[in-house]
Amino acid sequence: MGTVTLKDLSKKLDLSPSTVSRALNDHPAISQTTKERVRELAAELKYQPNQLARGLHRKRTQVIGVLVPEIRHDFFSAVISGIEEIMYNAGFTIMVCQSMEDSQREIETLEAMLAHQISGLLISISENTKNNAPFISALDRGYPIVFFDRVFDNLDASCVVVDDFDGAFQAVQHLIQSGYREIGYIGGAKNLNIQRKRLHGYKEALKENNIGINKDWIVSTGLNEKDGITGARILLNSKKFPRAIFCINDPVAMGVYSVVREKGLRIPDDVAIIGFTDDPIVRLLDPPLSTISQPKVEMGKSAARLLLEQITHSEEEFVPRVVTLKTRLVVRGST
Amino acid sequence: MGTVTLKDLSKKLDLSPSTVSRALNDHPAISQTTKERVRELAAELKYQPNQLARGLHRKRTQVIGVLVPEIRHDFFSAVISGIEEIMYNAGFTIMVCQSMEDSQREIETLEAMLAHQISGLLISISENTKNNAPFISALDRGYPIVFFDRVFDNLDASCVVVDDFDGAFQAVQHLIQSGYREIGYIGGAKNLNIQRKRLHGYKEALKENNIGINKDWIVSTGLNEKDGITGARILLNSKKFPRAIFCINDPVAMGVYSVVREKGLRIPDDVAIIGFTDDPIVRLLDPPLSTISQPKVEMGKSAARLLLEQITHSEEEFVPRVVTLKTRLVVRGST
DNA sequence: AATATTAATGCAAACGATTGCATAACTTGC
DNA sequence: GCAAGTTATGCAATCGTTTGCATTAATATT
Repeated sequence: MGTVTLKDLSKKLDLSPSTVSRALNDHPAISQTTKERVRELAAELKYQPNQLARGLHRKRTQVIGVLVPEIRHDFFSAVISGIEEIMYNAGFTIMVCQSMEDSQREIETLEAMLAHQISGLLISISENTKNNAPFISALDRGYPIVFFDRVFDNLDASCVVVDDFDGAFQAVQHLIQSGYREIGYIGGAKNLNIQRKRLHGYKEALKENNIGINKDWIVSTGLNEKDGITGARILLNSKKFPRAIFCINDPVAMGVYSVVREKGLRIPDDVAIIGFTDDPIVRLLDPPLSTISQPKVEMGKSAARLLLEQITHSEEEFVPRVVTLKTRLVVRGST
Repeated sequence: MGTVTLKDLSKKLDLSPSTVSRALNDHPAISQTTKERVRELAAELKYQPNQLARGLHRKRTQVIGVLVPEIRHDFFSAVISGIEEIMYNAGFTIMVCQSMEDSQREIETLEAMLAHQISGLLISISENTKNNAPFISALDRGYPIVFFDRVFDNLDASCVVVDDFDGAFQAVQHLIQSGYREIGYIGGAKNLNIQRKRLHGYKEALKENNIGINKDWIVSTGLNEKDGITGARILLNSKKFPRAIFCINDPVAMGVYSVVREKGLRIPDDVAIIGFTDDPIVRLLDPPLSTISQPKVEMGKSAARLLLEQITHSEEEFVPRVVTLKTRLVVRGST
């Protein structure tokens, strides 16, 4: 019963475990006939090498850690599926954990994964993570890490992002070209790279078109639908409210939709709205949401490829790389 | 540099590795003072026990495998997040893989996970998986497995499902009570439990209301949107087509929507439609889709709890359990 | 005071695979 | 026919923890 080990094979074949191991790993010093005998029995008994034993020796397993804020977000589950696809083809298995936007849990989970001797790590940091020390420590201990989407920008590590600045710029430029000049912004999570970049894109687009920046029209609440609701209430309750709103992401935009409707306003006649991400759901909103589409699955694949490169090329003269993917403006009924 | 091991600690403390190990595991034979010294240094050096070494000895790691057809489905990502939540709190990490609806890949992935000495497995089988032998083999080798949603019904293992029969029955009953008597069914994947159960529920509801079953109105294409399109074409191109359609799941229902629209028909005036699952997206369809709502996150949590029970209670006198969760009829504009 | 009991620690094997080094059995060369 | 070389295999240590058993030291028992 139980699982069959190298020793089991070696006994039945009357060989030493080392020979069996080498035979299975196609070592040149083993004779062809022995290799065949070994392989045959291994196949027959469905021998599977114990990955823990192998990993203990190699000091690394064929496992990659993936740490995201919440699995249950179309964005992240899409990225994860891209990661899994690439990793599966490279012979790796992925360990997936969520931080639930909690920095403490993020660090614990990070360490737990490292303790499993994973070969590398793919991370999108939580909303309120400020301290990059735990990540630096992991990098220092030699664990390859690739960050994606939500990244630190003061950290010398590989990462995959979309051109947030450009995406935001395009979004606002589109609003301006559609005739809007009074444009608000709802975002959040100030320490997050995407917040800074997207806000920056918003501001630059206004500047470039000689539109003054109205501080009251920039609100910072958060990244979820409820934050969109809070933000929209702030914006739309003021006497002179903006006629168009650029939202940091689609969930926030959805929150704005409900406030707009609640106030009896019409989209886009009274208020135009544009989001960021292109969740599959937003094309079904009424009216369908214009947004900046991100290549989610592709982001996962890129990050995975980057990590694989980093793992195989070992550390000698490794230089962190930043991959920036293009976004795409999708114009629908909300603008 | 690198990671700090038990031996490192033992040297610095001038103790044997065994004593250090016992101190950290709170073994009664170790003196209080020693325990404190050890713990202090361990905390200072951020010692993390190597899970591979520990797992090699214990013959099991604190890792649970999760195998689903596709991560990128709202249904599965919701279930996974439920699983992760429970497992995280129980001190387990999850390894997530997708079969991509490919039986061959499913088996390989299954074995790969087992080779990592996982403590247990949560599986939802792929669309075209017929052979349960690999799963039986895994169970025989002592790996606890809990199946969810898509399960084998000729396999003596624990599983978590929704009451598919009842959900389907309710759905069709609702159509009948709304005045429809000509009701079609679109489903697929004949060897899948959910297909059989839901189809059975459909038939029984008709019987109970003395409505004859029209074989032409039962089509079996598959589980995705494109299968819904194919199925709807078959149904709606016949001279006498049904006035209401019960779909095996929401993606299929969405496919039906597009065919209905393409034909210039109106929902629900010309054709009523009801789905199964309650993907977040379907409430935004025009008209919003009536459907049978499944407790997705709860299903993940239940399955996880069931597995944990099974793991801790070891095998002596273990009896497989089936947990059946209730569905809920959600009436919206499509019926 | 000698022995039994208890408490605290260390030794060494084990988990299963890998790998440097040694060894055995054969060739080959001269 | 013997040294040198080649080929195929085995031995034993290693990876980092855990754990049964032995050992030592300290305390209790009579």
